[in-house]
Amino acid sequence: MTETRRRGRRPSGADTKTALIEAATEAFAAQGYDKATVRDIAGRAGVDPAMVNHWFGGKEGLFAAAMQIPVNPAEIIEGALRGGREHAGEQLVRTFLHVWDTTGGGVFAGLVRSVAGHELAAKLLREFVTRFIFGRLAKEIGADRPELRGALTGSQMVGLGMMRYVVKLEPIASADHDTLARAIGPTIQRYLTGDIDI
Amino acid sequence: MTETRRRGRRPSGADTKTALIEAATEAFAAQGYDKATVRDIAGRAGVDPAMVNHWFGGKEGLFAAAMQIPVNPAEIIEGALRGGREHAGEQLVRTFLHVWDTTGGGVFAGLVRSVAGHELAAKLLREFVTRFIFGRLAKEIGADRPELRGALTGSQMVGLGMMRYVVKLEPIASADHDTLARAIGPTIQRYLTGDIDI
DNA sequence: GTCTATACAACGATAGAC
DNA sequence: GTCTATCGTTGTATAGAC
Repeated sequence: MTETRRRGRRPSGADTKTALIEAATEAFAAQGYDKATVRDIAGRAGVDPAMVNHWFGGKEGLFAAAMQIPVNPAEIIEGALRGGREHAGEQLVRTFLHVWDTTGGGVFAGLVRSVAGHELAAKLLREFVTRFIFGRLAKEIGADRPELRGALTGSQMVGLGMMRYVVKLEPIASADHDTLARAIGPTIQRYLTGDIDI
Repeated sequence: MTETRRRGRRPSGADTKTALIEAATEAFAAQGYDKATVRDIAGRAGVDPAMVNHWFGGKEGLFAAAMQIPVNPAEIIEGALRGGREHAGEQLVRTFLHVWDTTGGGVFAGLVRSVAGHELAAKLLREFVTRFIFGRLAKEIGADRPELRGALTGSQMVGLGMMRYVVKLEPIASADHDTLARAIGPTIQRYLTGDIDI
């Protein structure tokens, strides 16, 4: 009785990406990142698990897409470390600004709204940030207390986003990337590699 | 024909404070801080302008109350500058944590929600922060580019609040004040008095 | 009778008109 | 430069709650 799905390209109209994102949103929200499985999500969406790789580059990408975060975690890390660890601070600021300026500030504001409004969204963002971005970045840098360093880094980056995209406080809202990178870069650099006086 | 209001204590039930806050919320929202006058607000509330001073300590206090910000601006400044300008960074972090830990993180989250959701709230917060807290603090310190310094300081403080009270990312969410003051204090100190490499 | 929330009057500062 | 209107704030007397 198990109807075998036909191979090959499907008839158009079945939006595989959308179906996957919807199924993933439910699954991640209900079970968290670890417990939600790609196979289960693909099953709910009625598509092959390989589609996750094809469309989102893997489980991480699907998670980011489900959270409506226009960021590929790997790109953030790579962008920050380009130029060596002694420039990671400035580079991270530049990468952050590039990503969100391109996306449009409204998306950031929307993310903040959902995080501030729903405990569930906060939990998912917590998991996302911890696991993919700042924790990994701190470990990549190779310093002590990577969780604290990552969280401190996150606090400054989120604060930057709040000022630039949500509160729109001048002169941060309109400042060019160079100015902000030079002003905030050293803060991130210290959080990542400096002496944070534990 | 002008009916002179009776002096003396009013019959109970007439809540002057609430009436003032409601009138102030409307007035500040409609006209901004400068254009809204104490006299007009008191008039709308049907009470004497002197009540603003009596209940809120002045126009600033009424504004803070209308914004539901449990912070007396003057206290922030005073708390940060206690100990001299070379310790203003650490002190500001400590004062910030003391105020919001006492209030309860939920209030901070609510403020973020309203700011992220309503452009009007963002505008008022912008005005509040610019005028009363960071701008004044930066000028009090006496450095160049006070607006940029104030905005940078604000970005780190707001980010700290987001991590501790909204996202609740560990280890920031549970860290003691000393740890955070030592970790973040130098950032604020540099923003306020250091070389921000313009 | 005491306490306090209140109204009224007046002050110094400030901004704009002329 | 002066005059005026209006602002935020302060001092003080009083009426009513307790």
